[in-house]
Amino acid sequence: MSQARTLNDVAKHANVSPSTVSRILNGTASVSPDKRKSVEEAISLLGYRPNLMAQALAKGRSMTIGVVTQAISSPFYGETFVGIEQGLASSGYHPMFISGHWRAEEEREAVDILTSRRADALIILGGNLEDDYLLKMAESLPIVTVGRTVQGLEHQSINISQEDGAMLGMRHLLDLGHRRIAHISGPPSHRDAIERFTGYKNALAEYGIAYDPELVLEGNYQERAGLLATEQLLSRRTDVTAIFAANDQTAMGARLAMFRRGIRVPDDMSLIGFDDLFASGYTTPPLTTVRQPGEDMGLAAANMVFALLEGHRPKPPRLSASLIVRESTSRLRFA
Amino acid sequence: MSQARTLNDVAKHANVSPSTVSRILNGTASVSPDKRKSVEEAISLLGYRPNLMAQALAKGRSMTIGVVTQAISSPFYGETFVGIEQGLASSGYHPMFISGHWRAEEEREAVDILTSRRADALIILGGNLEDDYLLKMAESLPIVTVGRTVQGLEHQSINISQEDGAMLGMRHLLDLGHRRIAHISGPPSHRDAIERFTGYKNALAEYGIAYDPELVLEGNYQERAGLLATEQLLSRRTDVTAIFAANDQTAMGARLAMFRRGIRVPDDMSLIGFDDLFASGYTTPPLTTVRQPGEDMGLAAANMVFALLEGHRPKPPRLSASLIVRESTSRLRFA
DNA sequence: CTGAAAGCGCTTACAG
DNA sequence: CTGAAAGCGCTTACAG
Repeated sequence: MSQARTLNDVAKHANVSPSTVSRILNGTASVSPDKRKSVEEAISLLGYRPNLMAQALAKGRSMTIGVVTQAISSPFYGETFVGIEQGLASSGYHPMFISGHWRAEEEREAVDILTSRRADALIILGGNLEDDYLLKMAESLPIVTVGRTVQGLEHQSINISQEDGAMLGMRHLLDLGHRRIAHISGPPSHRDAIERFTGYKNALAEYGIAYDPELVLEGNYQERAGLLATEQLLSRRTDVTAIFAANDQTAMGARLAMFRRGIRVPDDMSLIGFDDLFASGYTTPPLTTVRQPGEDMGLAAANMVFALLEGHRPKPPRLSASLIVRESTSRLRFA
Repeated sequence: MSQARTLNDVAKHANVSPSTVSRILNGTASVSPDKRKSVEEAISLLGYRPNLMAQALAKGRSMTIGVVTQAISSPFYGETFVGIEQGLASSGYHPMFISGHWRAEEEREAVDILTSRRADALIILGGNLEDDYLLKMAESLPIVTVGRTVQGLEHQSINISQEDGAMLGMRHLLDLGHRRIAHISGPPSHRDAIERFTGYKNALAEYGIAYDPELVLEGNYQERAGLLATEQLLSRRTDVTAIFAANDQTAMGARLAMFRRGIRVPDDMSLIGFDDLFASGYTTPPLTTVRQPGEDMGLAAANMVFALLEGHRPKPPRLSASLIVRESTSRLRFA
């Protein structure tokens, strides 16, 4: 193990004081050209790299933005990660992702890990942390939430209306003539899952269609649950002509269940998802879905963090869901 | 912003020296029960959380494991991330992911960021960093590579034989009677893509089939390239009965191209992928593929890091590819 | 078992 | 423009 060089090594080598080296490194004061030159030479000669831990301690800034995510391999959050990465790029700040797996307790641990590391700000992606907890945190640390808006922290929240998104998808189905539309929900404990379900019911009401509880099945945002729910649905109802899945992963499971029964999509049944995962453009048939701009949300979160860090009040951009019509939905053939 | 409490605050509150508090925190010496008690009370009373930055500086250990990945939203690496997370869980170490996007320069930046932060070890996932560079790094820092094995660093590399994996997939196709098998490659600059291609050719040779360059198309591991390559292939050859895609994402693109042309899978054409992404079990039809145990590889990497950190020579487990037969391949109907 | 002191590698008033 | 000194919040020999 070769010893890492220190600021002091550089100073000695360049015959200046550590202070001067520090000032050059930070561009924090003007320095005579010749000293600057010899310092720069010493730096490259020694291959010096500042110790971020020491800097963090001295400056009181760790240059890390903690992001508590739910699953590091989630296809939806993955797009948000990319947005955060890009938003933070070349700012000197770097994200540190810790997974909470939708369990409030684990999420609190994630927050503890991040605050122990003195993250300069936190980005909270969805999850089940209580509003009160978040509100309290926000008093001592810049935090922005993504995919949920906290009462009293609206300007630090970036979100779309899940309900509006769901209505967008439902109206599409309704306008195509579908009336018996099933819904496979997300986890009943998830805010956004509830909102999407609400959108489903509202759209039905808007079109004057009676809500039929037998048509809604509980899922959990995972493919397998979509598959199981659809099997169950198909075995007890034969009049359903379309399914509104709570997210694309659920839709994939539903798609497979239909495939197994020889039900053609969209000829025999229409299917619509939510999120617009990258992969959804490559399913067969390509999936019609409600797009949630995950990457833009991540980007916005990064920018809001910057605003907070500079003491400004962030201005969350107005982002919204949009309908992406592909090939898994079609006009009802025979009513 | 409420001030974060320090070790000193706790010490004063408990009427002991900072040293004692530190020792209690680290379990580094036995302390009288009453002092321990009052210290613990002070800690919870003040809500004290140790400053990891300060600890890192004092101990010379940051407790972070740097992982240079290529894309934070990659479905394949995502599984490896999960393995790393799990492997590191409750060890006190935490991963920090930085993306290199398969560009050596960016990857080197990622390494610099991580060493500046004094990562205690590095996990390198694939990528294009030069062997020499990695070898040099390894002299001063514990590093383990995943998905590539570096000459002279074999016991710090965890990998499967991509070539063997490809042969597994090809033999499956060959045994089903297929003879005109196309290959859509990964990026020609990727080690693993080259190995998979080699496996393709070797399998052909093994079965005494002449290699036909017109049957191999260049891809880049992305869906879109798989789609385009397949369109190209289908427009110039009508005798192909199976496609071996360099990875599952490529296979998805190929699948869509076939769908567009009304080619049934596997009735008209067989399709096989590589990786076994989680989503591949939910495509229509579910995809036959060569499984690469991404999560196990991540887990193994974490364990190898521990070994290195403890000064042991890591023993990489023997992991290998396996064939997952699902429904996208079938016996050749008519020859 | 416990404390005072020095040190980890930086930064930043404070002087000049 | 530049240096000496103190400090960031811990840890860890060194004494006792």
